[in-house]
Amino acid sequence: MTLSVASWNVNSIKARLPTVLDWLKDARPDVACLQEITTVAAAFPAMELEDLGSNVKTVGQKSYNGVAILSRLPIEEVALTALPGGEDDDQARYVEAVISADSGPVRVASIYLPNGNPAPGPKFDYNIAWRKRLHARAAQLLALEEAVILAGDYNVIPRDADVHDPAAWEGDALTRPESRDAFAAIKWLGYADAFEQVDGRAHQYTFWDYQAGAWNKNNGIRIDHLLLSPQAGDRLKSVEIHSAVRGREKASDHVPVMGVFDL
DNA sequence: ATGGTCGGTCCCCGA
Repeated sequence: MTLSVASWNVNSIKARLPTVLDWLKDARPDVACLQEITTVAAAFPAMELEDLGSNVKTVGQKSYNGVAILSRLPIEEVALTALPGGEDDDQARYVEAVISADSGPVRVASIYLPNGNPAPGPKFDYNIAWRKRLHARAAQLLALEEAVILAGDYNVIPRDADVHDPAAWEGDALTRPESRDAFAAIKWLGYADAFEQVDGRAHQYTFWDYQAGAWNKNNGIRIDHLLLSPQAGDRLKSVEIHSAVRGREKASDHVPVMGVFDL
């Protein structure tokens, strides 16, 4: 059997509901990790989404941030609703659940990393501190030797090949060495970037700004990623960026990225 | 072309 797992920063679930429903019908992901739902869990339109047979777990806050996991398969356990080590951190950016797949449990996280701009400054400091907490959690999870999929908006452009114009992003938090090094450090633990598993792919993007005709000019960046533990990476069949979604009416500025696994 | 666009609200801020 196959298991498809997608990540999508929807930029408000309320503003995006028809668009999200259209995509769910087309793409039929088994698990969808959403970010920037920008609403509290109680106001999340779970009923509409559950009509499609989904189990839903949401971690939200008013107006900002917020993450969710939708699953066609049972959610065995909600493992975490925040990253450990954030006693002063009240931002809704992390949810981790164990899904009952046909092959056994698969652990999935929906992650919305802080943007980090302007950099340097307190927002960048928060970004880097958050990346370190994620690194620590990722290391813990590797020890479980499970299929783990860390899906989300990482707010990092990993390589110059992931941006239309590297010079235009020089100095931005999304390309700063500290951000790139922190992302690479998680990979060095033993996680694979699903997209980069496929050799030779470059200049495929997951985000195009609303401003300045970025979509029409294909001025994009790749910042939404699936990081895979070895037990998940070994089972990866394909991963695709659903870029056509960006061209629809009322589009989010991000598009979904979906991996298909033999799981 | 030093602009441009969204979303959620606080008529500005975050992205």
